[in-house]
Amino acid sequence: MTHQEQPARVRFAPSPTGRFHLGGARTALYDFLLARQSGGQFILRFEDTDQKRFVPGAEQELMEGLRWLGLQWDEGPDIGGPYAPYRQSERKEIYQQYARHLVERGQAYYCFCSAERLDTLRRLQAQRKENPRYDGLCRKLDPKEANRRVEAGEPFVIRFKAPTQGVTVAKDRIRGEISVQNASLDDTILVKSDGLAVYHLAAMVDDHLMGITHVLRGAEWLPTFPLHVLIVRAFGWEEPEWVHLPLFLKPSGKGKMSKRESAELMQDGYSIYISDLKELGYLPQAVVNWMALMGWGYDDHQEFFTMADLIEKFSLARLNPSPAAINFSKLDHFNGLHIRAMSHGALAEALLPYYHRQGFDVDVPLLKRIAPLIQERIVTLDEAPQWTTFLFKEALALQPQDLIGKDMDASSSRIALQAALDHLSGLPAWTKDATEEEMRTLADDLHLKAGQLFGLLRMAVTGQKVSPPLFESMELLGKSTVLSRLRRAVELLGAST
RNA sequence: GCCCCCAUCGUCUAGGGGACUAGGACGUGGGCCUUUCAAGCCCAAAACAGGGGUUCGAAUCCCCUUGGGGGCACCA
Repeated sequence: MTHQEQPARVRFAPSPTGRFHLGGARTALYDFLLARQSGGQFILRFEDTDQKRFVPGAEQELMEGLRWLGLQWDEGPDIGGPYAPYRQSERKEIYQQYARHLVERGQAYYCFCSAERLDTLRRLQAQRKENPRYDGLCRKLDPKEANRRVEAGEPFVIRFKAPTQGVTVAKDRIRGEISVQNASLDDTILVKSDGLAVYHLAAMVDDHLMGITHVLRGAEWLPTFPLHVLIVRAFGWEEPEWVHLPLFLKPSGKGKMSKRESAELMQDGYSIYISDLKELGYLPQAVVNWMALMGWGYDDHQEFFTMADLIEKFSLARLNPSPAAINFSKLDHFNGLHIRAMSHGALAEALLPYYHRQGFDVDVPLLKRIAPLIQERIVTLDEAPQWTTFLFKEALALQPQDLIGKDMDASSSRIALQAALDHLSGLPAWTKDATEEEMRTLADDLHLKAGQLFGLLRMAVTGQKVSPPLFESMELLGKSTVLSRLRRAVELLGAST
């Protein structure tokens, strides 16, 4: 294993304002992989500085989703750690202290402009077709005067004093140097009038204090990237490695997924939300495999990855800069691959909740016997029960016309089923091999193609045109059930002929 | 409008100057196997956005154009 990185301290820092989706999950995955492969730490931090947007239950969903994916964090709001607290709303004073420090050093300033003034300013600028930005009114204030107004209890915010000339060059790990004209920078608010820091300050302070070595985040942060670098430099801190991960686009490739589009996706059996994916019958290892390959590629020869593989082979150097359209049919493919890669025992365990959800009374030992029958046939776990309803039904709802074999009539079908019944009831052993051999011979004797007889039997025994392999199904069903279903089928046909 | 980023088959990608008649995967079409459905195997169609440079040589480096995406809050 090659460690290209020193032990990395990486953080996943979502804001608990909505549901846990693919974009966040992929970031967390890469965070986790980097931490694990370098022998570092994976930290969970909640960025909840905007109490207005806080969504109850969001933190819980985030943590459950991460655990489901197998991304256990080493430090976090729930388990603590050496840099606690890991929730920004509990770190308010820290940010204020650092903001004041910036003001004292002349790198930030108090601003007393009201929200109303800023509103009208923006409107005016829009009218004049100018870019919306702060006009710097309070930047010109004498610091002593500003201090006096603060002490007098006037409401204020703290703004970053952005450079007005020159160029800021910031280095992104994937894209290289990114430069902006400082003249295009705005004096961004660092601390709101409610005393809470905004992301720009809080995240930089925490990343520094928590010893973060690599900042992995979505590319939507690229426009504010120079600002962040400027803030870090204003403090004189060492910069972490910045890694802006490519955005996920909707399947059409036309832009980011909207809330409404996300909801509509569910109707097609897909979702960008992690907790939905679980409900829909996707395996966490398949979701991980799929996500890992959106924005990162290994080589020509491998596409199937376990978490252990990914930990070994992931590298920042192979990250891709361009946005990726989400491809759900590839998720289906990976889910199938991972389902087939599971042991029967593991698959049985995974299947259990989906059977219970449908009201089927099963346990793991039974599912372990069912598993091989459906393993190659299901794309998602939730499809499994419908493949095997015939195992649990008391009686099959069959009509005589269902029981007519291909190129056969009611009479010949009845004769064939009766013969099958006779032969099967006399069989000493009830195994897949024994019944199959017996029925193949019977087909010959009746001058039927194997497919004709088997199709007929399939219908009589499972009530389904499409089912798992016939003889395996019969073995699982048990001799007496199979015989009684055959008897019933013969009766049904008898009544109609 | 302004700023930033991106650009290889429909999609995800390999490719980091000659090994490229551009490779793989998903999906699509066809075939084989076969008791249904799958799985598996084989085959096929399918791309370097355009234009300038640099170079003996460009998918690979530079520039422009075009296209796409993202951002412009006392949100994150």
